[in-house]
Amino acid sequence: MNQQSALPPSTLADNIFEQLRTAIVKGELPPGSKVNEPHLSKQYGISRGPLREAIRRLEGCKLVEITANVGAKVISLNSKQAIEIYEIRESLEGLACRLAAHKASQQDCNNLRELLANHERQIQSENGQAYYQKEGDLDFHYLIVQLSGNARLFNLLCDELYHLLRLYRVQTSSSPSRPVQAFKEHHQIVDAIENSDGEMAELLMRRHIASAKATLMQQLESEKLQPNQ
Amino acid sequence: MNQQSALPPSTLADNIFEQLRTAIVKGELPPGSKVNEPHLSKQYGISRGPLREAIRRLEGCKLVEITANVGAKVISLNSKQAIEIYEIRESLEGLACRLAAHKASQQDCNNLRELLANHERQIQSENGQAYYQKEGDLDFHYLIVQLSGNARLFNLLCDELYHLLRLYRVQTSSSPSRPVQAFKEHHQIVDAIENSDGEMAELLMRRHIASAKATLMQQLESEKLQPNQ
DNA sequence: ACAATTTAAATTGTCAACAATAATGACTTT
DNA sequence: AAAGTCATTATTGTTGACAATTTAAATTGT
Repeated sequence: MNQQSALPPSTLADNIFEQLRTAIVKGELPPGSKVNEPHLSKQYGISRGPLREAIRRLEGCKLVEITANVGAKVISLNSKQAIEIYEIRESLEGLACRLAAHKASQQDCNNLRELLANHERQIQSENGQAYYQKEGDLDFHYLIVQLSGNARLFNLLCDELYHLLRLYRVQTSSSPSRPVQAFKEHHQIVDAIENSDGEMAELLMRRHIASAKATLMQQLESEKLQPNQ
Repeated sequence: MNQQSALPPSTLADNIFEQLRTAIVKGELPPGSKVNEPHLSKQYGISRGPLREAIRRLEGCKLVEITANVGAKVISLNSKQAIEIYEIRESLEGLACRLAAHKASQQDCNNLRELLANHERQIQSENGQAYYQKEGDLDFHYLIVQLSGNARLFNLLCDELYHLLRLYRVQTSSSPSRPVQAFKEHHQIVDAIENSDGEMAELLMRRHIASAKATLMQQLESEKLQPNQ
């Protein structure tokens, strides 16, 4: 699937890093499970050297926790940590929206609209709804962060925090709820960006994510009553 | 200096990581310079294995950039990247202030006041002024992030962004200016926190950092006229 | 003398073996 | 039978050697 276009030369450590990352995010390496070096090195057919380098990169992404002389464990987010991430997201995506509002061209806004239209069509088919809930929402946020023009912000959100969110969703098998409401909010956000109203765009995005956080916290409260772990 | 209190068992890779990080932040490994594995492994008396793991962790902190088959280079922040970092800081420290205002006890506020008082005394002695400009400012921000209670936010700011800022200061040999004004702003921020006024605390902190960013951008503009690189 | 090509050196990527530490299980003791 | 102790096993930490690639230098040709 990604073998054709001239990618830069990659090392074994780079490949194994990405494979492990997707394996973790997809839940194939379950949260809390141990990262066994001999086992993985046999499974992927490489030696432990590049594998250990990959694990150290995963540690940098906060996807595993390493204890000296014990090894790496896939992180398992508790509710407190999930809320912490949402707080950071709220702040950073607000920033992204403000910047995007200042920089986005008309073409950029059209692309955002088109993305939302695609999502809407997918929602109307019942299969699509699951898709939208899973990935489509992140697509929208992804694109806005890109429009912000802040490369480090993009890296922070898209290369680190979003992976953690995906992991948490797999971990709790919770699909982001309230898709219809979220859809309205997305359109309002694009309105603000189209008007170059940075403050409004920031405000709306922060509210948008704060709502998602509130929904999450409600779920957590209800799960406390009937725990399943 | 750090040999006594029961620290957790550390590996060579951990040690070399911290040594390299401080070497980079202090400028001993200059920005843009190559990270030569054979050279460093001889210098620190270890083999290349743990050294490479440490370098991969430095990559995670964004302190070096690795190119496959070429090696690692100490990052060199250009003005655009510095501004990007200030934008993120503005957003995240605003969040930290808001959270801190909600959680800080009276004792916490007293500690903040004491910290500021210490800084004030140090400013009044001429040697201290240089110190305050260099590190004292970060101390204040450091403590507030701690008070926020958001561990991931702390990690993000204190373990990653602040190191990059130190590096940039060394790189441009620019001391943070306007210490007197900054001092007033610090007190206003503590006032807001003491009043549990999260919105105000966030607003003031964002302004505070936005001012620092503006000063930085002015310096950059003036340096464009008489470049020294 | 300059440019291109070839050769040599240095550096990075990878591997397999050894040492040190932690985890497991068997054994003794009460 | 339960708890503690000791030996065994497995895993992590570290090292040095080899292969692959890049960089630097030297050679050749015009």
